[in-house]
Amino acid sequence: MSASKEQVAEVLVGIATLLELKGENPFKARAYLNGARAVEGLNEPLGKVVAEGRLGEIKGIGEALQKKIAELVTTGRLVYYEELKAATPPGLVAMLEVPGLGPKKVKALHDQLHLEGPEELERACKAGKVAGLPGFGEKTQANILEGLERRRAYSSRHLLSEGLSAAEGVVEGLRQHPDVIRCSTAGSLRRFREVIGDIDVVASSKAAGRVLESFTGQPGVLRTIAKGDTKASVLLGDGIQCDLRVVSDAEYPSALLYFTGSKEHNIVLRQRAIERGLRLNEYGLFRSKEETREAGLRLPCRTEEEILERLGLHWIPPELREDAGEIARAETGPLPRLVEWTDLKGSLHNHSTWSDGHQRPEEIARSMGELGLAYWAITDHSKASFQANGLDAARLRAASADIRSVNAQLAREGNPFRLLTGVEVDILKDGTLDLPDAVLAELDVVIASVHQSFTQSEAETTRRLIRAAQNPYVHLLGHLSGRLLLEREPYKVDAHAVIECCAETGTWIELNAHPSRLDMDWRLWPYAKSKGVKCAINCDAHRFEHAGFLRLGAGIARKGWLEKADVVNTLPLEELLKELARKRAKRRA
DNA sequence: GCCGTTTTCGGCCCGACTGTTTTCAGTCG
Repeated sequence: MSASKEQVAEVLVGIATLLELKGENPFKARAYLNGARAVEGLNEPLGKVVAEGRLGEIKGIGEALQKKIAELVTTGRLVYYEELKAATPPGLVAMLEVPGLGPKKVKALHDQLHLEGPEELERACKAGKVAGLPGFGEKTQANILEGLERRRAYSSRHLLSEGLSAAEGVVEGLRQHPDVIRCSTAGSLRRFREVIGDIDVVASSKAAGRVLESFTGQPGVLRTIAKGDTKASVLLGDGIQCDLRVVSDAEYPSALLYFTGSKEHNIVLRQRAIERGLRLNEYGLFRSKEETREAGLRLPCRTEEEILERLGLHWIPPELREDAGEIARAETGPLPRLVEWTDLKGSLHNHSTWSDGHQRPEEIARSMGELGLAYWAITDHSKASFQANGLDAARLRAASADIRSVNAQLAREGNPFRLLTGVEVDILKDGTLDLPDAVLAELDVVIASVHQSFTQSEAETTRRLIRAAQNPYVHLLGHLSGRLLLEREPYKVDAHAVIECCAETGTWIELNAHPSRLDMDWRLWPYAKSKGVKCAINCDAHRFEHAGFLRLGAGIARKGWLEKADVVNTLPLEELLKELARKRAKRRA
């Protein structure tokens, strides 16, 4: 029985949270957080360090943490943590998730009103009891209620990334079932919506009953919500509902088309069928305007593509089926060849241990090179992001020197992979940048992002971003809206005005592929493209595994109608370097 | 709870913002 680095870090973070709620010395709680970070940042297996008695050599881990980590690694449990958890109502931790509520306020609510969870909190707010507490007031009470409301609205929604990973297992399982002929995801997941409600799956079979039986009985199913002759709904372990519909193989293409949607897209398709004296529904494309499933009247279509063809349309990739002009385009000719994630050669926005990333540049270079990528920019935070261990000019130069020495070593080995030096520089409140131009000029890649003062007016934030884009050393703007899906609303900004400024100044815009961001929003990319603004699909990676975000980012870029030529990090290294240099030359001229 | 050429006690990354206050505590990044 042993615990991994991640599990140990999670327990240490958990302890920190509980200590804060208890009202313990905040620095004690921070010591646990530091310990968690130290463990995560370890470059070798934790078990080995423990076995060799070297835990104490790690900065941030003293006597008390050594004992606790050793206990956790050797026994898989930690008595101290379990006792702490048992002494704290679990609802208090849930209350911390309400924006504006931190440990002190939650403790006050618990001590003075004896509230033990979000439900009791809501009742107390509605009864007006919270506003009367010292340190609270009418506004705080209203904000708590709003936060609780949002929490509820979000609770049945999930990030696309979570849906994709949950759906993968389900579809794989079904495809291996002997009675399943064809199987695919459908719905918002297949359309690559950034947030989904549930997972829709369509399968074809001659033995629907057996398929549904196997579906509801698969591992990972928490409970079966409904089960009939042709469809079943289950709740998966991670809280996501998954619906499976089983149809005959002849019905499969129309079922897939129908359940992929969107609803608006379907309405237009159905209208086109009617105009041609046909009828389209989930059972097929029929030679009759009357409601029917009669097989004899069904036009033989083997695939979605054939159905679209009968309706006079070229192929429409699922990501585009939002009734956003795709049908009119498919009428006149083939749709653009959208960017594929395999077109991407690297990521231009990533972090390392120089700020808040988890691996050192050298480790990152080795790992990304092995993935077959050509380059990877290390763009750590600037000093205004204290919480992320942001860099001042001196540390940034040291980081760049580190990166260059890694590149020199790779070159000696004949390894063509290359790290790029860079920074994710904070855009300060007035639109100036957190580092002087002279420092930015030394770097391969400069991303400018907003990390503080989210509550400015739309006009102020717009001016702020425009000013940043006008800086001659800024290559691209990072996560334009600052949104965190299902967590935090975007800040108010006139995105069209910012896009227009980027077009004028030759500044690129990032499509941040972090699952919680997927920012800039896909709805804005067609406009950016029309203005000639280029996109960089970036991982914003803080760990090795985040390289996988490229796939997600490419899907969102497809949803924004982007082609390979619209995305700068599809360029080979030499051409990318030329583009990076060209922009500066142009703007200095 | 951690740390140390300011060293075994007394600090602990910092600044903005909000809503509460009437000079500041709590939260956030």
